[in-house]
Amino acid sequence: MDSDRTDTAAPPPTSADVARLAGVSRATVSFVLNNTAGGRVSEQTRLKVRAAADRLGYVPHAAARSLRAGRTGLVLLAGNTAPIGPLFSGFYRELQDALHRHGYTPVLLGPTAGGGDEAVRAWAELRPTAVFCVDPGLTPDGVGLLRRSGVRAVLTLGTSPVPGAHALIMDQREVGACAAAHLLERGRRRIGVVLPTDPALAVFSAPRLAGIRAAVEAAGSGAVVEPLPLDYTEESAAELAARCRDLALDGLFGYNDEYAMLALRALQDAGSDAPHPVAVVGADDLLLGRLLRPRLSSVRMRLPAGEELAELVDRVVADPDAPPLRRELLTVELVARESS
Amino acid sequence: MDSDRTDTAAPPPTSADVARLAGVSRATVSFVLNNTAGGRVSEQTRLKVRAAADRLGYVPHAAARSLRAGRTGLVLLAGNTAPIGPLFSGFYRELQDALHRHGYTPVLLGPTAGGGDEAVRAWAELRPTAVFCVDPGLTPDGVGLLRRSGVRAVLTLGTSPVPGAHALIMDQREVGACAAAHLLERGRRRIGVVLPTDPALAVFSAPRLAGIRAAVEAAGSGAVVEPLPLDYTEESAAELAARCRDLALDGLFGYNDEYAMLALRALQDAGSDAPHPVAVVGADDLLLGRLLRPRLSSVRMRLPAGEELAELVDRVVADPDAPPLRRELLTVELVARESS
DNA sequence: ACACTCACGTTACACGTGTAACGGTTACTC
DNA sequence: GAGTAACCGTTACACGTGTAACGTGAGTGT
Repeated sequence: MDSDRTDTAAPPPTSADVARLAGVSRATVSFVLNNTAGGRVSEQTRLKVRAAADRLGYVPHAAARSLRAGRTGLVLLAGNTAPIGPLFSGFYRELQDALHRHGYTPVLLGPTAGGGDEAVRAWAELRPTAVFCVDPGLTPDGVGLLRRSGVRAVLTLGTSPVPGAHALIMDQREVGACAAAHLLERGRRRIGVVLPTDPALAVFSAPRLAGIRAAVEAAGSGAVVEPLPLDYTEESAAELAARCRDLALDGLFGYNDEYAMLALRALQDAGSDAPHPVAVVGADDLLLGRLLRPRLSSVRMRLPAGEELAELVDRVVADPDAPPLRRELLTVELVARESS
Repeated sequence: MDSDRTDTAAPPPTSADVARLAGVSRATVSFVLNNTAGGRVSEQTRLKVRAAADRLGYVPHAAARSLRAGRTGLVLLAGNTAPIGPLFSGFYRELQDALHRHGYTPVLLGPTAGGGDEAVRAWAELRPTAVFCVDPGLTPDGVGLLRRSGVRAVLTLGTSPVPGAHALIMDQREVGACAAAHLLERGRRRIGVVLPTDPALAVFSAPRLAGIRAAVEAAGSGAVVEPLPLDYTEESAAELAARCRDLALDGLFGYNDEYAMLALRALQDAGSDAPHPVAVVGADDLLLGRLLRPRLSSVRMRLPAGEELAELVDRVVADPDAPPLRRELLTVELVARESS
């Protein structure tokens, strides 16, 4: 960022420039442009000011404004590092729209993470009004840091809550549990679980596996759960299919519809098929899963409307010292098709 | 955003608080914390200041800092409204990382768009150092607005350049042209083009169609191009398959691997198959396309490394008055498989 | 004629930084 | 012992806003 050259560009116009051009004081400009205090200025000068602002192409300086106001409307959506499907990205888009409607400035922050709470410090420097953070990457210390820097609401988005922060729970264990219940009901007792080797996806895959384990345990059916790492390549899928046969598995949860499709195809290429001998279930309910034959069963997930969360943000921001909220967002439902 | 309550939270510590605690002046605090001017302060006071800052959990105020400095390190990545595939999202992630390494603060702005240049004004308020904007949503007026607000570099990311802005071209017409060349070479003369009805995807689909048309024209083979709208539902795909037969098409470009897969499946369900009577080609080269039988041919696209673009940003930011740059990013290549 | 209100603007300060210009010691040089 | 340089720190201002407090002149009621 070596941007130090003598450039001739005129500096952007300030409200003082507008005031000068309109022949009024800067305060008046501010009153007009922000529609403050109803009848303070006459219609005539309002017009003069507006004309001057338009003429100069005046755009207020957000940093100066929020410095003075002591608050930014910023809402950080941070820590989204994992590649996400259409469900979650649609949810994010909706959330951003809704926050915008509520007067906030939603901003997505990529994984600019260094080590430890370095990224969190960078967030705090922006003095956002609220911070959403997806599952890992926020420690209790990080929450404290943010709160002390003036952030009025810290919300975590993920499987498990973080002390001190409001918890928007998307319990991925439910996804696993839902799939497991279905497979057990179908009489399957030797269940393989496809797990992506990509570490960025562990946030989702680990709790899904845990959910399966818990559900199997709870059912007391004596069923076996077998983790099966998969690389998202055809070769890796072929190996996985071989392992399925060696282990005599009769049920398979695919982490994802994509991973499930990969596994199902590999099974078929190896002479197996679904639902016999192996019942296959995915998650996300992608349209593409319905293109395979047999059609892929899947765990469908739903998230609440963004508007609902924006209202929740309003509430927790209005009352920063209230005890941490806890709210379940995710609802799951199994869509049974031919593959199971 | 009604957040006006009397809350008891202590305001975040300022550099003045640190100075007071360390028993020095605010200037000294600034010198120490920014490592400015080598030997200005003794090692001893440095330690005192650092200790005080740590003790208070001091985090500098980005808005105040950049107000004073007259520049923010912000780089806006704006206007990304269309749902994007793994290729583009990977590219974005890399770009963000690289920008971060170069000392910028990359920030993703969702489609908070209102009408006209309203969104652009909102970007200008942030006084970013540079703005990336994907294809639509930036008019020449918008570019001017940004430049006058102090933005040192405006870059468009898409098929066609915008006057006044640097152009990072990802010419989607090439994708269509590549597919068309392949289909023509395979002897196809009646080519259908699957087009998503989702208006958000028109940014990509329209130029891809145009590329096909241009390639067919250039080849002078007298081939026919038939646009086929598709809804991303199985029902819509079935209708599309029927239309394929009615029009006696012998080639099909699928916009996308996903859309191509949908179409291919529908063709098969209707008794057709690929590559005969209809050769099918997609784009994106998704792994999932290789799961179908026949395996899907596809246009593979490549984008440059993010680091390369970050360096480009450095250059254009250093020299804001240089004439607009123009750079092709996209390279395409056909991966022929069994479906064509 | 005086007090009072009303309508319209302005003056003045604060927000939290960075940094140029300016002291005040101490130690060294001639 | 006076000049001076080196070292270490501070004072003072600017960045662009929002807004509370304060005029000011004209109209109005008695």
